[in-house]
Amino acid sequence: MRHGPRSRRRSGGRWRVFARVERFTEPALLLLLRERPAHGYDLLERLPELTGEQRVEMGNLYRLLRALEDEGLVTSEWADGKRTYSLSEQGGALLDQWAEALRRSQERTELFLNRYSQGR
Amino acid sequence: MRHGPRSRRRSGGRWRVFARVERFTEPALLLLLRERPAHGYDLLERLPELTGEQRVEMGNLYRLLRALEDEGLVTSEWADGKRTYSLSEQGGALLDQWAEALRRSQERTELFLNRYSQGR
DNA sequence: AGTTACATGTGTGTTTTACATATAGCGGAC
DNA sequence: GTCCGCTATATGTAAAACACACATGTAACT
Repeated sequence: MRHGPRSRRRSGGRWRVFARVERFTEPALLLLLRERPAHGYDLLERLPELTGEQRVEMGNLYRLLRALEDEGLVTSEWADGKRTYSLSEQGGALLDQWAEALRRSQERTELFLNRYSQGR
Repeated sequence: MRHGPRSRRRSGGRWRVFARVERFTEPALLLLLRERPAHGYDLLERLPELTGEQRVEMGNLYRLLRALEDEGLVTSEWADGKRTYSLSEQGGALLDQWAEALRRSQERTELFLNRYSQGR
């Protein structure tokens, strides 16, 4: 069966230009968890506030959560039929790194946009 | 043979956090070509100014250039053992879309960073 | 009993990026 | 005159990131 980012397609046949930051779900997740512990479905609903996307792929979200836990960046506890995640100290440190990287990304993008505006 | 983003690895074993914009090489390329026509190797040397990376993968760059040409976003002419690319009208329109998308990306990232700073 | 919402996952295809390598001309070092 | 580095353009392919389909179970509501 053929798959593809159908939802990102535009009329012209090319992809919709979204200018997404690579792996942005990860820092978004870490930030939400720093604000308060939460379970997967909860995060699924709150992530779009940060990502700007209509919805986040739940499959990838749960996989990401378990990967983060494997790396010791979040911890989890099972209770009442749901798994509640919390940010670990290491996870907080990674979030700090993400914030710094995103600041540098802002600078690069600003440079780009300034250079773009000059030629208009 | 095992591969991976070795150059992006950090000491801890995790990836280096770079917060790169997806497919950013494309708009960077289009912007450089709007400023003046150029050939692949020239672009290869000038791209890091915009991308912030030390080097751009030349293999993917040449593939991208031909893909853009196939889509009518750039045109090219062969002369003196090198192929010189120019931005087409459609390519300029795509660049405009990228600029708009990058502005929205800036807003999302700013939102993220503000929310991040509040909890510090 | 059937539908919807909550909640957590697996399987797998597609796209993008990273890395290795091939080819060829050209100019200087030796 | 050939070895080396630089310019210049590519192909092949592995790994990572992302999108989509689907499975499973509880609880609520109608």
